[in-house]
Amino acid sequence: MARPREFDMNQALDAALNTFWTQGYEATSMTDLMEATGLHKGSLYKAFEDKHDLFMKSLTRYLDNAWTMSQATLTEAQKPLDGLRAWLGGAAQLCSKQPIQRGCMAMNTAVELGPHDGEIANLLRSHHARVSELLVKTIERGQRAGEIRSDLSADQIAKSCFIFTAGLVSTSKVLGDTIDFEEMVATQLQCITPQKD
Amino acid sequence: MARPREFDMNQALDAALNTFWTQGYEATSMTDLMEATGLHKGSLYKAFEDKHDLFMKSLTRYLDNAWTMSQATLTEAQKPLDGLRAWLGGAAQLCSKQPIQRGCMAMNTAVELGPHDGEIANLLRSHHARVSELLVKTIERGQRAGEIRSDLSADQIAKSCFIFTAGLVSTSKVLGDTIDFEEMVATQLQCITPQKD
DNA sequence: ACTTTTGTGGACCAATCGGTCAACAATCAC
DNA sequence: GTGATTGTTGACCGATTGGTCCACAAAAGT
Repeated sequence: MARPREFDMNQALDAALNTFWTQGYEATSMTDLMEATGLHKGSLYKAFEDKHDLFMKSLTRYLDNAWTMSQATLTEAQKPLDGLRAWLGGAAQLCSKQPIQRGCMAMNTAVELGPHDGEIANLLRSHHARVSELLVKTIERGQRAGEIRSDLSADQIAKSCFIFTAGLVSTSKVLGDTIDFEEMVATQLQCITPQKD
Repeated sequence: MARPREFDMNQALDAALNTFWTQGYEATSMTDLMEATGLHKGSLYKAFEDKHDLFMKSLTRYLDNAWTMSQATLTEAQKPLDGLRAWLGGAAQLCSKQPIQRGCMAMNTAVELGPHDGEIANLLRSHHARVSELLVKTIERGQRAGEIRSDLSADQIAKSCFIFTAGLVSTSKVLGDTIDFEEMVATQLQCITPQKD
């Protein structure tokens, strides 16, 4: 080993991540990434293969973080339905609490690169798989506790919730000011719980 | 007036539209558009201001077509719920019936350009407004007929359905093979109709 | 037939794209 | 200290980007 790198790898990765998140892959140039990270071109290309590799590692970091938070909110709640409510609320916060409407990096990437980039599609698919598993388990617990309706399979409800959040973060990029996302979460919850009347 | 243009305007617009639809705005180059339309650079720039203008006109064409079809399916059905089912089914077809997963051009554009392009965001917002109006009216009729649950407002259910389709077409770009979209439509319908048990 | 007007074809442009490379700097093992 | 190794810097590269321009073609008005 010789000269150690002067910058913090994760810090640079976060800077790149945020740029990709707000601008997308194609719209982000290496110059943008140099400015964001504060690094020069050579350093970037020493640390990462190319732009695509840098994006993959940024996305992986994003997904791992999202996964950790999802697991925490879905697992740590007392009641399953509370966990689910918190999880949906997290998606809603992604839509309204940001200064600029950047949505969710995973969905942004799915829409922009999904059909044309196999590697990235695989990354997103396996993320979806692990989150789905978490959702299904939570919903099954909720069904056993009678908090969640049982005339639909846990799998169906999990997909419904996932698609709901996907729709939320996507529409927020244009309808951010128009839609009350917290209210929409309440609506979704009402749809998957047993009806009163 | 003098020499008439040799190509059909709408035909060229459709070619451009399809290219933008499958590749997105940034990823589509003028060279791509030349190949798709079969026109040379000069002709394109005589007929349209620039790439952005060509995109705007393509998107407008797409939205107008989508609007016409939405109006037809939601209005022409005997029962409101049938119309809604057909409308949701249309979104599902957009996800599975295509050779390549290109989703919905409106949502693709919302995600890619929404936060950074005011003109296009306005186009999408007014489209959403007119479709929403249609949805709300249909759902109100469905509620009066007892086909659709009434413990949620028609506005909430309309938003729920819109967000659902947004989620469908977005997730389809990565999960096209994994998810049964027709089944998801059935699930969504079950969520917005009165529960049996 | 001739002028006017507009469409077509393709050469051409500066700017930017992602990416390379070599000189230099700094730290390790010894 | 010295040599080996690796990070940093910025000049540089060919290719491609969106866009312009002009010679030429073709139809309309007279």
